[in-house]
Amino acid sequence: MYKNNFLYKEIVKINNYYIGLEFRDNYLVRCSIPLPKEEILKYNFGKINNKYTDIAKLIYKLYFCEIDDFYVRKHINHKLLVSEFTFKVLNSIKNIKKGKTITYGVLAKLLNTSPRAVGKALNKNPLPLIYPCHRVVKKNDLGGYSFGIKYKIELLKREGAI
DNA sequence: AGATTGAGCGGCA
DNA sequence: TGCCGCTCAATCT
Repeated sequence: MYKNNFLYKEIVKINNYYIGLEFRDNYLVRCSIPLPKEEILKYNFGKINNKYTDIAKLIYKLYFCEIDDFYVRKHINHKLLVSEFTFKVLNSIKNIKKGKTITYGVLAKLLNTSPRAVGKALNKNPLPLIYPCHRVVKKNDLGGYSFGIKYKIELLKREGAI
């Protein structure tokens, strides 16, 4: 059976921030947080094209805490192309509300796994912000963030969690 | 198929 | 504080 696997990648520029988008068959399957130009180039999102500005704008607003992730998950046609385990982890963090956090350890217990396995899954979250992995923190610290810890700190501050 | 590696954690000095 | 051992999915070799 032939599988029509359209791949489309682009970078959208909004107010000096650059947002990477990757689509497969019209589903958003990977994105970046809004980043400066030097940083977005590291993540292999292709070239600046500004085709899906509407979707990028939602991610932009999400980053600046103007809308919430529940709304965005409902309005962006997306798909999590990840392993079964990673899916389980990402699916469970949908319930963490803005302004709240959970630790890797507590989440691991809920899912009957280990904290490091949870961190590993979150590290490869293909849809950051939309699946709010920044709300999962280390017990006595903040833990890591794949785009850099400074972004996690910014986000949690803006959300009022720290 | 076995070894190593983490966005971690609890215990013990 | 600092180190050590445990953990387990993912990623090497």
